[in-house]
Order: sequence, then structure tokens, then C-alpha cells
Amino acid sequence: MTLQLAPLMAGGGFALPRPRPRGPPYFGRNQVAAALHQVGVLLELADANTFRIRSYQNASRTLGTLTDDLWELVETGRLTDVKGIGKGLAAGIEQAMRDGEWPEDWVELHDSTPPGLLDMLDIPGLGPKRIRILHEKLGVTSVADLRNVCEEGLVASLKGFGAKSQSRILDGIDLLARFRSRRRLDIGLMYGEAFQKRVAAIPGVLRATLAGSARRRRETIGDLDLVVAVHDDDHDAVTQAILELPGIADVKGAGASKVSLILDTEIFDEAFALPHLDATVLDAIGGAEYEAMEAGGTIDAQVRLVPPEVEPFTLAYFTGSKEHNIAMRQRAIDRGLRLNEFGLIPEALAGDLKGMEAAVHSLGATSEEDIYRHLDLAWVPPELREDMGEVTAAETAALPTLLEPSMVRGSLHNHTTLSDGEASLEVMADAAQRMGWSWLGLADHSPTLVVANGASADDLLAQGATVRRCNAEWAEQGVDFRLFHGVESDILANGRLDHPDNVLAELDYVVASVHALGRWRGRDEQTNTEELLKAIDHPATTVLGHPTGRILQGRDGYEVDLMAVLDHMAEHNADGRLKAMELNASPYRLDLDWRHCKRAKELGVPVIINPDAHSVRGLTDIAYGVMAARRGWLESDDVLNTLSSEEMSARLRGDNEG
DNA sequence: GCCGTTTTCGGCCCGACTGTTTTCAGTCG
Repeated sequence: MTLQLAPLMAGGGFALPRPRPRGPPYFGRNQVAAALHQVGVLLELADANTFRIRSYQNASRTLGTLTDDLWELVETGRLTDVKGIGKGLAAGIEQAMRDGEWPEDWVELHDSTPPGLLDMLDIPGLGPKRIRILHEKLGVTSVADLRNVCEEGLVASLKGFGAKSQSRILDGIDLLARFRSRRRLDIGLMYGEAFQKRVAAIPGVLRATLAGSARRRRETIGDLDLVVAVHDDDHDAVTQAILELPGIADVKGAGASKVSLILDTEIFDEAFALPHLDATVLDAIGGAEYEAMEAGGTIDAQVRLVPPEVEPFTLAYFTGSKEHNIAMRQRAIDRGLRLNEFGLIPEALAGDLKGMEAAVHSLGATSEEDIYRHLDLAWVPPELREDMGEVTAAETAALPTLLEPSMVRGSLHNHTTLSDGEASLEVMADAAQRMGWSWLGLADHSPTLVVANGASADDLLAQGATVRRCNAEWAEQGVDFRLFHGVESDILANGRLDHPDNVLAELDYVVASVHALGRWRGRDEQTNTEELLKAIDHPATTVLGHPTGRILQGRDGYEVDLMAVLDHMAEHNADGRLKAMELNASPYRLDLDWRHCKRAKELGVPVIINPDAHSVRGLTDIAYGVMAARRGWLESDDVLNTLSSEEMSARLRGDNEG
């Protein structure tokens, strides 16, 4: 079977961002963050000092979420005020932004590193050190080279390698072609929940809990982590039972405390099938072959088996993120404690003891709450564990009360058969009511989007008449449900909207979205941002739809400074004009990412979670949107979805409610 | 490369597993 590789190539596109045509600043925050990330990876391959590498990685991560204006920091000489940016990095960043030229040593690193070496980082068991040896001793510069030297048996004779390494690398090259390194949240959770259920049912298993990025609800999941509480007496039998479960394609390793597996679709009780996909998304993720590829897909899984008294520590540890753990561990160190996956151990008692032996001295914990309490913190919901301020918030009782799925009462961006949806207006409304919603917004595509059967103005206005008729009937019957009539209008050249203004004025709201990505991609961030701002300024625009246009595992979005867009929307809202940011809940998009959710909340820009449903089943994607919103610290008041139909109606009319 | 009222030098999270070794380095999470 010939499968198309995900277009997220490690080597391709790994170049320093190009400067804007006019400046300064010649680079934006995201571009600087990208450059720092790249230099970090290249330094790894160059065998640089570990801590120097980390400083680039840290700085990249910090800039990625920086809310201050980077250019302003440069101009006012306050760049080194940013934690993690010292004299050296500040000088490089300033030079780049002022003059449009990256520091010479950054450029030199790119020029001297064959792009194929970057691809090799994705081969399991190969890290920067060994890649470097392969490059220096055997002249390997690409994955193809690597396959050749392995097949010629040259790798096995290298110092530090052997026959087994050589064959593992060959296997890894095959895996590279067949599997994706990360899976979307929906797919990852599907595997994770199926696996968890099977393991939990094994006799002797006290508890089996999904940890890792699946528990944190990241938009993509690398591999599954399952923490299993089991008494010592049952340990071996449970391990054996796990290895005999259906759906295990391969066992990568099975040690005393850890089992490492590759799962495939036989883990599912029923034949693997995907829900209906809309054509745009399907096209971006690999077309007709996509479903076959998912059906033949795999996912890595790690199982940790621990005694019940240790389980809370193991669960916390493997839930991560790595960054959150580092912050937690540092906090423990400050209190004379050692925190790891086995316990929270007073350093004075632990001494030279390691691992489980030291853990007998651990402070007790029957749940994660206890661990946080020992460190004078409130329990942090897994979705927030990214070291993005949650530790401080947990210290000062400032953690948000996160949005829950049950709080959602409606959504605004949904399609019907008027454009490219599968279900009629009536069927969609009925489904929404059965989900317990009190309102539903219809926003079919506009005429310019021919591939999605964009509806004409006449058809759109006719739909409006149907909406009014339905609403009148429900009102008469005393049913607390109503439809709002909108459109998903394409953002055309120069920020104009599709449909004449007099047509748009007939609607309850307008979701303005970019679809013609051709013009937007490959254009610089500044130009795109300015065009989006114009579209937002249009008086009819209510919601900015799928703000970056990204398709997860399919295509990157266009370059845009969403922080600036949010600032702009905040001004509108402050003046009483509703401009809401969509969090597109489709697991293929999850487009607004959590960093921007957090920023929207800070600025008071309302977020609307929209399933972008093209079918009845599509409405249930709202669940993924809620997960993403929770990662973005959003509470009930931060999103429009929690409003009653009366309140929503008032917001759309522009009434200032209390 | 960054950071600092216990430090401007000497730290920078930590442990399991694997394959290579004969005590450990590299990789991974």
C-alpha cells in the first residue's frame, strides 16, 4: 500500500524565517520563536552543551506565549527582562528584528547541517548523538543514506552500535514511512479509552488511568501513557495479561515497572470507522486514502505498573507536562523534598537511596490532591499543566473554574444541506435539542466557496424565512429552543465579505472565515493580519471563524499575528460591538489554540466554541472544543456558548446586558 | 546560554530501559 506521508516534514521547511519586506521590525514574535527552536535542534545535532540547548528551547517557548509586544521590548531595551532571555539571546533577537538578519552563528548552523539529519531524529532510538556519529563516521546525510549503510552492515561495526541497533534503525525507517509521530486528539482518545477499558478489566488491576498528553487533552497525542495500580502479588500476572490483549502489534520492551507496546486498530471492539469528513478537511489530510491509513494505523503505548500507594505520584508524573513537572520538582526541592514518579520524599530521609527504595520514606498521598497540598498548592486540572502560570495560580487560589461540557447551551457555526452539510435545518435543530441545547446557529457557506456549494443570497434569505417560522412554532409551543440565522461568509480580497451588505444586514450574525488559502499562505504575517483586521472591522462581522485555517496533521495555517487580532477585537468589544473569536471544535482543526484562548480571556474577547458541524454527529465535536477551551483556561463567562437563548439573542442584537 | 539576598561561578530534573558494555552512554518521556 502506497501511503502519502503527512506533509509535516521535519527536513522540509526547516529554514530560518525570511524577513518582512518592510521593517523594522523585520521579524515577528512567532518567527523569532521559530528561529530559536530551530537553533536549539541544530545545536543538539552539533553536540553543543545541553544547557545551552535548553536555553534556546526555553526562550523559544517563552516567546511563543509572550503577550507583551516583542518589538516594544526591543525598542525600550527591556528584552532581558523576559525570564530566559539574557544578554546573548537578546543581542541576536534585537539584531534580527532591527536589521532583518539572523545572527551569523545561527545561519552558519543551518548551512552546516544536512537537512536529512533532522529527518533522522524521528527514527525511534536515534538521537542527536548517534546521528552525529553516523554522519561523521559513515558520511550519512539522509534517511536514504542511512538505509544503505544499514543494509551494507556498516552500522553494526561502529563503536557504540551493534547488530541490534542496526536492525532497529532499519525497522525505524520503515515505521517512519508508515506512521505519524503524533495523532489527533480524537483518534488518540479513541485508542486510549479502548486500551484503558481492556486493561482495567484485567483481574488484579485496581485502577487503570490514562495519563500523558491524552489526559491533558492536547490537540495531538504522541503516545499513550497508562498508569496501572496493582498489588505486588498480582504484578507479574497483570503484566502477562496485558501482553496477551488483542490489538497489540508489537512489544517494544517489558521491564519490571514498564511495558512498552505498539497498539493497532484490533484494540477496538468494533471495526474501525471514521465519522463523515467534510471535503476540504479530507483533502488536506490525504484524500481518499486517509481512512485506509487510519484503519491500518498504530499508536505507541507505555504502561506503568505500580503499587496503589505509589500510584498518585506516578499518575501525576506521567500526566506531565515535562515543563509542569520541572516546576513542581523545583518547588519540592525548595522545600527540601524530592519529587519523582515514586513519591515526595524528604531529602534528609532519602539520602543516597534511589527509586522505590527512597520512596518508602515518601509523604503519603491517596490522590493527586494530596501531592499538591504537600507543596502548598491547590490541585491543578490536567489540562492546565503546562507551566504557563498554573503553579502560581494554584498557590494563590487563582485557578479558573473551568468550563464543563454540560454548561454548553448552543453554538453558532453549523452547516445544513443548504450548502455542504448532510442534514437539513430541521434535523440539525432536532439533534441540538436532543443534546440539551437551547439554541443553534446556522451558518452555511457563502457563494464564493463553490466547492462547498455556497448558497446564493436568495437561498440564504429563504432559509431565514424557515428559521423564523420554526422559531415562531417553538415559541407558540413553549419550547425553550430557537435557531439563529447566520452565514459563514468568505473573507475576500482586501478584507471584504461575501454577499452584499444589505443581505448580511438581514442576518442575526456573520461568521467571517478565510477559505481561499492560496492567497493567504506564503504571504507575510503583517499583510495577512491587516487583511483580517479589515474583515473584523466590517460592521456585519460577529465571529472570526477558524482563525488560522490550520488542519491538524494536514496543513499549517497561514501566518497571522493572532495576538494583534485579539487586541483589535478587544477594542471593538470595549466599544460595545460584539466581535467573538471562534474556537473551532472540529478535532481536525481545534483552531484557536490554548495560548490564544488564554489571551482572549485576559482581554475580555468573547470566545464561541463552534463544532463547524456538517452532520448530526458533527455537533458532538463540541466536546473537543470544550477540551481545548479548558486548556485555554476558559470559564463559563468567557464563552458565549453558556448563554441562555434570551441572553444570546440580546448579545446578537447588540444589547448591552448586565 | 541563563540565572542568582545562601552563588557573578557553578549550577541547570530525574529515572527506566536498551544495547552496548564489563560500568555505561544514549535515548526517551
